[in-house]
Amino acid sequence: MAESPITARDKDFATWYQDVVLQGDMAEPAEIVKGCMVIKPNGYAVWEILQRELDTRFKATGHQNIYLPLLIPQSFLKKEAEHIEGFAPELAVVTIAGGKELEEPYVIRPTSETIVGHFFAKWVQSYRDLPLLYNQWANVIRWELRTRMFLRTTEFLWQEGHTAHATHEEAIEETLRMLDVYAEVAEDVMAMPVIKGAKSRAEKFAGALRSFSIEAMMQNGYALQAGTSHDLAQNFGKAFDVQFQTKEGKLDYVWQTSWGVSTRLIGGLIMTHSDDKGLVLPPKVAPVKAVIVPIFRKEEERSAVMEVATKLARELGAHVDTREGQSPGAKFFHWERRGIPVVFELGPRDVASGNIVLKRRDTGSKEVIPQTEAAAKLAHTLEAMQKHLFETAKQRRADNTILANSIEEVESILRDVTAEKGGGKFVMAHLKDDPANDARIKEFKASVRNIPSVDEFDGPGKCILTGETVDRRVVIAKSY
RNA sequence: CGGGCUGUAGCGCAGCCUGGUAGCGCGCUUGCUUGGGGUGCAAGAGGUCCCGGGUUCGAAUCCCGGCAGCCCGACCA
Repeated sequence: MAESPITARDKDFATWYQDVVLQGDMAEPAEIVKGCMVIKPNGYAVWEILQRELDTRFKATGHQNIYLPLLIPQSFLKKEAEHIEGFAPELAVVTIAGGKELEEPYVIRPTSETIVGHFFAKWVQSYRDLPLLYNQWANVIRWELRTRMFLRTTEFLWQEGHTAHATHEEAIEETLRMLDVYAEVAEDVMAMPVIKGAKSRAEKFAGALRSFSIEAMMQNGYALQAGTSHDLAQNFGKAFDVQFQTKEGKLDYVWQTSWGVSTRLIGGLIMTHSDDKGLVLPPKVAPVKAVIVPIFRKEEERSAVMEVATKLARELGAHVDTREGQSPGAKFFHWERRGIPVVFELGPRDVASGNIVLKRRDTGSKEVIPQTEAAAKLAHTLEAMQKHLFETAKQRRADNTILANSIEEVESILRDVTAEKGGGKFVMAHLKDDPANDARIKEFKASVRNIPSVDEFDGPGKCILTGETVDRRVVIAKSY
């Protein structure tokens, strides 16, 4: 290929993104067929790392993994009115099985609150059975009108936590605790800064009392809801009759929560860090952190270089690119496109001098270092890179966040923003949490992303639509 | 469901307007060469030109009808 298929960011952000994800000889994380995604080894390895990071945190907070059925009797979904109303348009339904029409169709799970409700009702009798702290790793199907690789696919992989508690306070605590876990993984592992906050009433999960989200800003200024956590109150408890006897001997319904993140995180990762050369992976999510590219001409050089390369690879935990018939230049490109954080170059000159060349993916800087210091330098570089990627993303978000004090201001900032041109913004404005106000914002093809848990701005102010005093600014942005 | 675009080798595309032997780049195979940022050369393999019909001596090309995919919008993790 004569040139990088990825040219300029401003060419078209959507195209740029697709190029990074799809380009045949580039990162190859995935392909798409009829809205359904095939995740290839490179992409799945990243998912496995995210799974591990999340799962250890779930376990550390007392959760256990379970597995629930893919097919849910349709009647289950109908038990919670708001839930079925919210999900009905995107359900895939199985009406024929075993060659004949079913008396009651199955729904392919779009999420598992209903079947969880059904089983919680069987499993809970007493306050002594509570809390139930479960998590499921699964796939779900949502028949969306438009798919976008990793960000919105018909089928996606996710984890969904489902818990039941004796009191609302405890459930709220759980909801916020898991939101914190998501924010921690997003920021500390993925180097993707997020804003924690409550969804507006108009944007909350169908069936929840309150929903919370972490919102990240992509490189084009669009928002991405990267994780959600819901306070389901007693809505599902009542719909599925999940009752228990309290310490005082009275009957009460359980207070439930649910929370999830999906393979969408991978899309967020790509859209946060990657550049025109391809994928950029923060070290903590890179399946391979360092690669050594050996360089040699003659046979005696080859054996000398390979000997040192093999020894260093063991010390560094690096992969040696031993492929025959590929020039070093071709190999550098190969790993660069795949987002490998550090590539070492090792040739006869280095073997003679006891040095090695270290190149980092994010800044592109190259440095000659003594082989004896390679391990320490690698560890240091990976750490610096992780931090640098996070700071860069955070700075970009700060640069693209604007305070607005009137609806006209909000409109003028958002009006001409499109996904192709880029240039989205987070607009911070005082806005009362009322579906009517959300509707006004929708006119600008934007939405209230969330009401931040932590106010980083100027505290209370007058709602730009109703004039009522609200206690902080909300995030308004175009989103994926 | 609206609007736009595209279906030609594994991938990316040209050819179509103006009908006349199926092409290019990358990738792949073999050999030599090369190697500090996509080595170079040579020889190869690889096709239902989306499908159906029509016009014509002759259709990838023109006409009609299908189908599929992509992008944009409405819906959403």
